[in-house]
Amino acid sequence: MTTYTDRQKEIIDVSINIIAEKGIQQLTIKNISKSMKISEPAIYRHFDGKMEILLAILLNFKEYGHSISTDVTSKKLTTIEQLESVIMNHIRQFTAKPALAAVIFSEEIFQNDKRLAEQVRAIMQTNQSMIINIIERGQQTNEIRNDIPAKHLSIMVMGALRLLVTKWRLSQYSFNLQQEGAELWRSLNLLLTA
Amino acid sequence: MTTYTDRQKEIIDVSINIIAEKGIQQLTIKNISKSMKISEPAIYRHFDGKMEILLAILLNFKEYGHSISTDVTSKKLTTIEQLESVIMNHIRQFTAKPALAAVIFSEEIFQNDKRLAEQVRAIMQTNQSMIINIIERGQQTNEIRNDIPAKHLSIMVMGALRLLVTKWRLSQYSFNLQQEGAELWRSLNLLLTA
Amino acid sequence: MTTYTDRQKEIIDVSINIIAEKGIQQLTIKNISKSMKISEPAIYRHFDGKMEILLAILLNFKEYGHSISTDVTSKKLTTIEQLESVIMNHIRQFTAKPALAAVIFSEEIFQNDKRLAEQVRAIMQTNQSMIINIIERGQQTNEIRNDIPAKHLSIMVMGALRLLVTKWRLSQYSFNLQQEGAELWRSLNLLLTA
Amino acid sequence: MTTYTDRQKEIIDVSINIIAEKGIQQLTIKNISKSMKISEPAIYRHFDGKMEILLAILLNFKEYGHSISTDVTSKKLTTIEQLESVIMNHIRQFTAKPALAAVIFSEEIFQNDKRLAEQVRAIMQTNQSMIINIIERGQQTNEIRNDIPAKHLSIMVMGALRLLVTKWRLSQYSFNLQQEGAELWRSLNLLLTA
DNA sequence: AATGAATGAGATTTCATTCAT
DNA sequence: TATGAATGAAATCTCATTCAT
Repeated sequence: MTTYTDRQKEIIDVSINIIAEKGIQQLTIKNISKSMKISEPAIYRHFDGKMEILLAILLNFKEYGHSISTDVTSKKLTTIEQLESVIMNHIRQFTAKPALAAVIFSEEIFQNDKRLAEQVRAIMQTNQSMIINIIERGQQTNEIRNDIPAKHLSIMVMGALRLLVTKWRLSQYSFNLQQEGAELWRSLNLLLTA
Repeated sequence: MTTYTDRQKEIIDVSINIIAEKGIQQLTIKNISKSMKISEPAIYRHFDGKMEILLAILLNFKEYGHSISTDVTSKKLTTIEQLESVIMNHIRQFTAKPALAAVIFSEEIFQNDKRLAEQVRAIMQTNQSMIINIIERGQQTNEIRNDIPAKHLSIMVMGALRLLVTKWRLSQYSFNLQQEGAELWRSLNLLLTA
Repeated sequence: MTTYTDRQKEIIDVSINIIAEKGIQQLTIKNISKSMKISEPAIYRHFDGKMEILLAILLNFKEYGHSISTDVTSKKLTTIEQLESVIMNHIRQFTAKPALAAVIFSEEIFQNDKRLAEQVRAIMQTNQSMIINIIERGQQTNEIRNDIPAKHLSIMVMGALRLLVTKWRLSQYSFNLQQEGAELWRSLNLLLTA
Repeated sequence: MTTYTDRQKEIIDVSINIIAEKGIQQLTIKNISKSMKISEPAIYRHFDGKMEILLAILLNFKEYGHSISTDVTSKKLTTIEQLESVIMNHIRQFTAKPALAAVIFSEEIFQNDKRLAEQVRAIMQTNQSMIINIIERGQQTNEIRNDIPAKHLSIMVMGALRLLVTKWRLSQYSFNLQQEGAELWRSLNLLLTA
């Protein structure tokens, strides 16, 4: 479990915001330092280089996903409730910090570099495993329909969530994600339990 | 309907390939010209600048999406068959030209610039309208279940497709997209008609 | 006496206009050809290169100055009338074709190149000689005051004219040059004959 | 009152020299940096871009003109002595730093850009106002002849000075400006007081 | 921990010019 | 006489990074 200094956390945060607002191409050391009102060389006190910052952003997401996962499965909930919790947790996070949405579902951003791409793949894998796991348990207890493989159901659930968030972002956050998310979940619920 | 010269088409094609293989950041005039074995200034004979190339890539997608759409709706098919056709057409295209997949679902790439972002939004809107339209007609004829809004069903269908393709790409095309796509469609079919 | 084809004259004319409107830095082969609605290589049919065009512009001025000179001295006029004629002729020309004013008094434009700079110097020398010559004859006939060297009087007359035209141009031709020129000449006349 | 760092002053100085020696077209970032024996990007530490350098050159002239003006009018001098002082001051400056002459009277150089052109116009306006002001006071005290408008006298004085300096420069500084300037002033003096 | 100054590499773009047709 | 395509050279500017302080 990597821990970061306050300054490092600040850099990660500022970087996510820059990516969200202006795109990856504008994530430059100059822009980071300008946002933080410090000089450019100062950044190198805290990270060895730009790549390390990007890696830190990804590790940040990894641990955040992990925390949601353990949080959910520790409680005594039905599998449907667990799914709902995971999805609505995510949506709450995005609403609170839209910048997150711009980065977390934009794997393309990190395809530049082997190490980053591998991290991205790992994170996605982890998230999907968690969802599949919940769904499979639901299918065992007949809470969730059995006629469709858990893998496909997870693709639909995650895919729908991702697309909703992407549309929200591309629309420049012009609709109420929390509300639309809740409605989408209701529909997903219907599908899963039919 | 914009038409392009052969050289322009070549530039668009090469650019899509570069984005797919090395990411947007490597889409430089130098890399394009290197791929085409011409000099950098030569590119400017054919496009006014990099922005115009990116716009051309997007317009390319727009017309390609449009052609699939008109193609499908002109034939006498059930709405389910129409959906299947749209989805499997897309998947066939991606299989034939994986570079396409890397760009077409990566809206983030174009968020850099106002004009590009607007194009992306428009394309997405068009595609979604087409899907919703088919689903709504299916609901009217009771081919497709009525208890879930067409909008949500379209998000699930498109979202699932997008996510499958993204995973395929992140896995470096390590599975058979055509086959997995067909299986996913079978599951989607079950959901829609239940 | 160099003669130019119609196409060459057109190129010279268009070039003078470009310099006047957008400055020397915008006098590019591309801009010339765009103004003439022909292709860039077509220019090279008519001139060996950009330098030759600039030289032609200067030679144009040379002959134009020469023609004014011979025109004036051939007529039977007092020296004061000759000076007036020269000055008002110039001013009429500038009013008719403001672009001329932007180039003819802007020697700096041509300092780039040895050959051009030499031409500029020669033209200036010729013009000054003509004025000095008229003034000296006026001093011999006591039409023009004798207490000041002809050289200095010529500098004042030409200097004042140049400055007036420069101000007219910098003001974006916002005053009536013809009228202000006539008034200035009246004052010059007073000074010369006092 | 803008103040510049030493490095900025150095850049301004070097730039004026380049313009004087090789013309505006050779005022490139590369040439500036070469003259200063630093790298090209280093220039951008000190100025945001080439335009800012050109603006700084102009502001430099503005304040320099202002300083001459206040310097002169503060002393107890007749108006003729004031004019002499202004003119000879300018000439001394040019003799000491010929590069200045190449830029200060070459408004054409800056016509490229709106902002620069406006600065040039303002500077010229200021200088002329100062001269007219002195002359008008001279006319009120009958030191300077009253039969010619101050505006015209100022055009003659400034025009003559400008033309002399221009000739000096075009002749590659081949005559003694200080001496010829003093002689020209004597003639101007005669004209003004006649 | 932070900064001012600097740099090598490289990006986009413009320019004058050439060549095959 | 004209053009479409191309190019070497060079201009402006950005970027990640280093170093002395």
